[in-house]
Amino acid sequence: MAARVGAPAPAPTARPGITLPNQTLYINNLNDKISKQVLRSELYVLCSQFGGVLDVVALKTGKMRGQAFVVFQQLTAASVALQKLQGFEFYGKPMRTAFCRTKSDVIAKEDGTFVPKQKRKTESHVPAYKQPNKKQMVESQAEAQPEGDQDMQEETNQPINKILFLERLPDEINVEMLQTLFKQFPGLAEVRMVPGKTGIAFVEFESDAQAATARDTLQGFKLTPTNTLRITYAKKN
DNA sequence: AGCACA
Repeated sequence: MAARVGAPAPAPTARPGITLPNQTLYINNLNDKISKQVLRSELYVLCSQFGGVLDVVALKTGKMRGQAFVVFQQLTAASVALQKLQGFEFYGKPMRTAFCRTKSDVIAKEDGTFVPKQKRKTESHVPAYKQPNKKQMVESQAEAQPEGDQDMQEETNQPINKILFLERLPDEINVEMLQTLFKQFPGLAEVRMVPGKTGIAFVEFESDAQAATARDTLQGFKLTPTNTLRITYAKKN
């Protein structure tokens, strides 16, 4: 019963005001005098410099005006765009960028988690972006129980560690991109790549729990159509 | 301020 002076224990995940990385960028404070068509195409070209854009959704109806959703093909692109476009002067107003709270339909349709209209609001309290994607689950389970390969098992059964081991990275990726990607999670300490070794990297957090959050969110993420991120805990020395 | 997609 010791007095707790204004220090509410924060839940490790999903704190209010903090949105986890999402492939879709949420933009607001947009000039609502711009037509939907112009807004869509202008945002499309503006955002394409950071990577492939799958869709731009802009509604002018009611509470949705002045906002837009830009769906990126890759999370890294959304991440970079979020930072580079923060406060960007667009038709006379600085845009505000954030990660979208939910998964876009285009993405959900792609990974098989799409739920048609009605059931949405009623069903789950867990936002779509936090729900595991079926393909990814199948994949990681297949990897967690490899048929007969003991080396694999040793690798995946590492105890929790504040250092993450990343595999299947695209060749084009670099430390900056990984920092951008992981900086969104609290507690990032360092990103290391290994000279001469492509496809892998180490990402260190300040605590095991912080590393675990990042791992859970980004596990199985499609960095490119052919690079599905794989994250395990690094071996302890 | 406001987190949609039919």
